[in-house]
Amino acid sequence: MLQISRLRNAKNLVIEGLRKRGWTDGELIILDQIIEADDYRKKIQTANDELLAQRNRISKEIGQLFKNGKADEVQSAKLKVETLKSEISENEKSLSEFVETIQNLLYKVPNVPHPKVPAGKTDKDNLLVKDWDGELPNLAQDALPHWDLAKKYDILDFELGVKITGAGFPVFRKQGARLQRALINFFLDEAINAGYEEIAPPLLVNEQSGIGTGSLPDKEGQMYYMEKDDLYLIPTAEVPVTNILRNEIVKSEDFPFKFVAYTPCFRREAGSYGSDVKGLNRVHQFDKVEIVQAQHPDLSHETLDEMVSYVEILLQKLELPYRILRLCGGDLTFASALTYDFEVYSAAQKKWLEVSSVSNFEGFQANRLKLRFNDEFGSKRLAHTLNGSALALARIIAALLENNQTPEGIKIPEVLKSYTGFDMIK
RNA sequence: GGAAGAGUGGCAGAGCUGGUUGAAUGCACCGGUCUUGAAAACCGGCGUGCGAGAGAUCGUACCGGGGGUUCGAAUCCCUCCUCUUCCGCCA
Repeated sequence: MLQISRLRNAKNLVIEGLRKRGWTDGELIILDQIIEADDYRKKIQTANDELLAQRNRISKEIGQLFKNGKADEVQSAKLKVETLKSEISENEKSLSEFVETIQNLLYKVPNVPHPKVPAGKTDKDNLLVKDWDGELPNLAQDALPHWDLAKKYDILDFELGVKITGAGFPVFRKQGARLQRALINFFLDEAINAGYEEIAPPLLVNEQSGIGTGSLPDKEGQMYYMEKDDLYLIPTAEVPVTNILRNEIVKSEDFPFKFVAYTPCFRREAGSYGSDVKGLNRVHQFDKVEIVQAQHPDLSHETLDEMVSYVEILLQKLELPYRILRLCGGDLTFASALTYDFEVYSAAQKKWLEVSSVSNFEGFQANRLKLRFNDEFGSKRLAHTLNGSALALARIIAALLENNQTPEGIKIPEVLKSYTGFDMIK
């Protein structure tokens, strides 16, 4: 959530940033509405605090009068308060109205993109910061996409998922299930070795947590919702894990907080059909290992770079061809200030698949979470939060299956063999 | 799901027959005195949000969340949530 103080102090920069997201003059009006509403709010509060002070003073006097046995003077004092009270309650009513209005306006403003973010509307405008400089896998003419490989080796069953649940809930079987579990363990072990604390969080979260990371109130549609219990299925471990630090004032010497969590992720994914969503490319439930950090604002962009290279090494270890993109303003998610996407080449589909997204949210989530720290001058500042997938399993599996297919079977990358217990899917 | 009890500052723990109680006391923490240094002892400081002010500082709100009664509520009432114990059910 945008800080009003930032809007007041650096409005031009905020506008400049939002323009990168393609915001028009008409949309930018909201910024003035926020400032205006906030001005009113301040005015009312100043006036109301004065009235409250009067009320408190008189009430104290009444207490004294009783003590001194001057009960006869009490009545006139009570009358004075009576007139104050109606004024106060009216002020408080409009005060809470303004607070709510401001809140709702602020919820509509996405994070201000970092200066490094290129302007642009769609994924075509994303900046390729690192291209794959090696060979792309050169598969045989009859190479199969992963959904056909899944059938051939009986490791992944989409139709069965339809029977049990519905479309988009694949069932992994046999070596497919083992591969899945191997990847999870591999990713977790790597993260732990890199100093991340492993978390096993709840998969259902309350509304407050959803708001904390910016998943609510805007994107209810993306999440599965349990109406009876007022809980949401997590779309990513980011939500429960980042909320560990909600409402905390941390010590700056405790930075960085580094968490890793494996969880299934649930996405309702309203939207497109066709080849983009075929197979494992887009599903309602998939597994992901997520890394989350909270960091001092001065260091968060170094941390982002460090997380990017961490993910890069994972892909190298898996021997997958990848490239790195810096997302343009239009492709940036609501809460992010700067995002790098990793794409892995899927040889049989002949397309790049997004397998990881690493973002710095700067103070945007922290402002919603109320995650602060005491700086060296003793004043409170917002921490910065970051996260990244390391990695999303479904698409990694798709790429592994396709890229490593041979006439003899599907080869398992060296680093995974000790986890899978086999070196070939056949 | 049923019954009883409880939720107070970083922690522990008073207050809860309504009126200098934002809240005693202890611990922890920070600064100081003492000490070669440390410990102990002693002195002082030590919550968060919002508003006003150049600032010192002042005002206001917050004692699980929300609402109510009252001139005035941590203290009384309603409601929701959470925790503990007992019972039931269950991986």
